[in-house]
Amino acid sequence: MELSRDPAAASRRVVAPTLHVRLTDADAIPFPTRTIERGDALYCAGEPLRSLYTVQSGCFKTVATFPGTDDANTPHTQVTGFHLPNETLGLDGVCTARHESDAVALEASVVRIMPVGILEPLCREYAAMQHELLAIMSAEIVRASRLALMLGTMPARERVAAFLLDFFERFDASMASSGEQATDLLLPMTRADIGSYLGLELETVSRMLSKLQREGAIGLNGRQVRIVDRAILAHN
Amino acid sequence: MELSRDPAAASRRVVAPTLHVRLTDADAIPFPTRTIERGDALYCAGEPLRSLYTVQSGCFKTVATFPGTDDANTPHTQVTGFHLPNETLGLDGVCTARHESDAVALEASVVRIMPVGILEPLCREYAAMQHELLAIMSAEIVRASRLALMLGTMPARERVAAFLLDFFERFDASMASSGEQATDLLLPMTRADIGSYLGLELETVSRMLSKLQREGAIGLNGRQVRIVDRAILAHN
DNA sequence: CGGGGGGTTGAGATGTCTCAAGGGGTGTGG
DNA sequence: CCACACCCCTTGAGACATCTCAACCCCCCG
Repeated sequence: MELSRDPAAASRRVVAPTLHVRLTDADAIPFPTRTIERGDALYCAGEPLRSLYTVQSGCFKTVATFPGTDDANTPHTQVTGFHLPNETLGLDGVCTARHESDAVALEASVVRIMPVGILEPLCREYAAMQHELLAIMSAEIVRASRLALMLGTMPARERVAAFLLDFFERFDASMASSGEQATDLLLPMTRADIGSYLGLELETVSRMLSKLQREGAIGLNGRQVRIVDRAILAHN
Repeated sequence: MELSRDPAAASRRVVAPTLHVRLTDADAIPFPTRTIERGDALYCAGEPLRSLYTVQSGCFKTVATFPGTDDANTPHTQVTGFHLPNETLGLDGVCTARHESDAVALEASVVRIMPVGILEPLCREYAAMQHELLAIMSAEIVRASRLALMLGTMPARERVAAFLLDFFERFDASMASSGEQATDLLLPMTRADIGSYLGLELETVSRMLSKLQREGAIGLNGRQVRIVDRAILAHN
């Protein structure tokens, strides 16, 4: 999710290289698409991995569930990511051939379906595509590591601020329109989703958003958020 | 790093498929090795990515540093992983062609060097190798996500317990000797390393270890740790 | 009109951090 | 061979951030 980095456009590409856009050799492949309604799951944990998905429009959250350390323990659950257009879903399932998390649409969304059975041979044929796929997976590792870093080191206010900066930056990146910077947009997820993602309670998220508003960093109206002062947001 | 799962051997493979062992087609490739002294870095963040490394013996920690959300902020630093024999290092650098973290040897160690310039063509030739590489990268994504999950949802005691279980399990896995279960071993890292990894202060790690000892879950003598009662450790 | 989901805010409980002191080890230089 | 310094670890006590519990609001939908 690529928090805590400046919005330089160049670095953007690191986090969300998309699988088909730069597949110069194989771009014409007619991968099918699928529409997912808000609240529905694109896939669920445990299902066999059939395809990877690139978000075309809309937004998803991925939710991981792990059993407690042992048997009858409280299972832990957490939102592990939000996924905007041009980002790829399903990468965590490659190792076990089963999905490791649920992917749930936060709004009506469209994905491009890339069956793994087709993808691997393709990557063997086209070096650019192979490199692209490896880069995407590597970026996902970095993304997850940064999430861990944030959860391990940042206080609540910083987490929320970093989340907002990251989300806006990624939204900008998902709009092909070069270099635009959105200042005002509607978050597709609840406070509880944000909290789960950031390792905070929803009340804490709400408080921190209110605080950021009081500080003049953002404008707030329910899920409508406007970035007023990036410096204040980023600073500290 | 694959915390919070039972020690079933089958699931083990998910986390540390090794790059060469199962490369049935290309196993004979004479990748060179390199020895790293304790405290020395195998690579540092920002260096161009030349190779991936498989740990042959010893142990490494990877340390990520990120600038604060903004300019002159406190940079955040965290241990993002510990790496035992048969595990692969450097995967996070594939996306940028630069290493994203430092890899530091916790004891004198030997790695197998796999240059990326050789690896990619090889993977295009051998489907098994390609699949293997993808699986390793995917497993790394899962590993990082689980770390994030742990940091986001578990209290200190559980984190430390999960860390110990995971470390012992991985140690067992790194010993080819089938199905052995180590009960007593020497941690190669400091309390501060563990704390950084778990998102805790070193004092908290120390306290939780003492507490686990009082509870009869482990035996403790400095870095020497013995698992006395896995049930207590795992149980909440 | 009633119910439910989402959001905000307050006040007390609590887990972890911070600060501080002290106890081994180990390596080095006198 | 001793003395000292340094690193690592342990433990305590108070500070503080976040969680927990609770009340209330708004809005949408049936």
